[in-house]
Amino acid sequence: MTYTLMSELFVRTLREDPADAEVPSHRWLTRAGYIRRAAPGIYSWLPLGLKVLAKVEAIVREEVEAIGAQEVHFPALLPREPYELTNRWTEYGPNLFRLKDRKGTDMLLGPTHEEMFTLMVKDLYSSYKDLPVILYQVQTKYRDEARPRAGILRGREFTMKDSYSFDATTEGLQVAYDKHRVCYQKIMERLGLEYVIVQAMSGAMGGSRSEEFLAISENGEDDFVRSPGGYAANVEAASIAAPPAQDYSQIPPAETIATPGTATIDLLVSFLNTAHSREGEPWTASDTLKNVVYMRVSPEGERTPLMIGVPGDREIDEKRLEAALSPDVAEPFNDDDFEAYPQLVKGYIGPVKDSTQILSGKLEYRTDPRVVEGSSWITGANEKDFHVMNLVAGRDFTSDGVMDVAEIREGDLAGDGSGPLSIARGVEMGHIFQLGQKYAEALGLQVLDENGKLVTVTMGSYGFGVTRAVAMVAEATCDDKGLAWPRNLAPYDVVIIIAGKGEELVEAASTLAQELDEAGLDVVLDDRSVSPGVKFADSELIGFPTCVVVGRGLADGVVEVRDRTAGTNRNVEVARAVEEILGEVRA
RNA sequence: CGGGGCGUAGCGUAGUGGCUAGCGCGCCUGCUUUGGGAGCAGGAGAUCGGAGGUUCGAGUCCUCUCGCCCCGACCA
Repeated sequence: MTYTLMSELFVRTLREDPADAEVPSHRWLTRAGYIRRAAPGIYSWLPLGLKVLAKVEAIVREEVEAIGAQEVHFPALLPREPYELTNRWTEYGPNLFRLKDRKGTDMLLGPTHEEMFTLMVKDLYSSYKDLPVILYQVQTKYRDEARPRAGILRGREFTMKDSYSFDATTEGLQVAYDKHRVCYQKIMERLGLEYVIVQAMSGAMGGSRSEEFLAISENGEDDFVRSPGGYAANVEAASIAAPPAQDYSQIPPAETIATPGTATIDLLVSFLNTAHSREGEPWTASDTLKNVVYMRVSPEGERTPLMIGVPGDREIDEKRLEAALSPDVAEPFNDDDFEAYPQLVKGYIGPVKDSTQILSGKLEYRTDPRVVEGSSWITGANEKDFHVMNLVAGRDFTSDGVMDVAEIREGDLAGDGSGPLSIARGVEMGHIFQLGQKYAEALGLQVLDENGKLVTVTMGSYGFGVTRAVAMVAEATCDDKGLAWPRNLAPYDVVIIIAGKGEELVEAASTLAQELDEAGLDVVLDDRSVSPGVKFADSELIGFPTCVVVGRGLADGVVEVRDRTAGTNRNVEVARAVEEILGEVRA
């Protein structure tokens, strides 16, 4: 080991922003010479970038090893069969990179490796005594995203740490899951990323437990909500609070009223305020109940109508709906469907006709959490140009249960009573997932239990985006001059700049570089024969955490020590420089 | 896949149908310069994304095509 000469380092910084880089991480990593685009969503790593990547990998490895995971390594180039057995060869669709070998055999580039891990454990283990076991790899993953974006933040090729737990019992799975949860918290802390753990799937549908670790960032692509009381969830998985049941003893009976030409909520509300104006406060869209119909389609292709009632001022959030229905999907209710269900009159759909519930049993009717017992609504009468007033939930109609799929707004109350929600954006850094037995079943991973009976192994999968972490740290720490790495992730600990002419400067700087190197630091000596301004600018752009300037101060026996992140600088006696710098770096 | 933008030297860009496609950065040679992206002089580097068409003449106009970026759809 010896120190690196800047004049020999394989890097070229760019003085101007690359035209195709929008987000800060992409822009700075390109300008500072860490990465180069090879193809859309596919990047080459230069020496500086590779060093940072390796440091992130090292942290991830340390923390994962600390919970007892053992590293293995699978190919990125995989055969088709295992993915055929779990149906993912089909399910993954166009997101899978597929190719054929010379014999015409189907191959793929692994988007994720559940199958391979499962088969590996099946190959080696056959007793409950072998379990639990946690295996992991750090691997290049391939996903042919429809739209790669934001440079390294969402690429088609990326490095991911993925681990998998194998247990004979669900209790065991829970232990492995909790271990990873703590492990990922430690990793996020060591990376210095501000993060939030969010519920990733709706528990209402009985989905497996799954949480995402989101690095909070304006440039994120995942919306999440959080409350002052600590609730946090993906928008898809978030639940909002139901107001308390209301006393409806004073509400008059439901009444059908003529509302000509009011097929939209807006038209209805302005009609009401003209023809049925209310003392005190005008009618608003939130007084109406909007009923939206879909065709619910099961994986087997079975189509059944689904009607969802939400307050008229809310839209249904398609993503939330999709998450709530999964694995079923919702299709729009088309004209043929309306013909098949003449009870439903487009623009005037409601849960009742003539104050009598007619839809029960004919279609599934779900309501928003705000439609509580005793709440009173104006809604469609299932007859063109007619609506019903004073229709009280629980008195005049019932639903087949709550479906919380309306759009979420800032200030909505969290479902767990922890207060008003705020909406923010994040980048998914890690995802921990209780898989259960899906893959073990599909691939026949069973072990004998203590009674000699075959039991299917229970699995968890835990992914962490390594390349993405590099981008996120860059993003979180950069400023208007460039990158500013935290010390534990920087490609080098120190850059020494020779600022000025003279053999004595070169000599002093070289000696210092040598001594710091021998003390165990990674050192770059900027020996280039360019003007000092270039060296300062480059050192700030590249983001060396500490910069030592050997220049005019040398005549007085001092060098200048700069801290990139803090933006501070101070003079240090040459004789004490090594000690001082070591202290700073190791602080 | 829908919407928008853009393809001119390694990077960033200018370029009303008309002379040899211009500029900045970077690169090479020489001299000077050395604490905030130096100066002077000389130089290399572009089949203007591709194909076809219109025209005496196309980077510029027309048609087709390929590619890239952004927003959305999509996305363990």
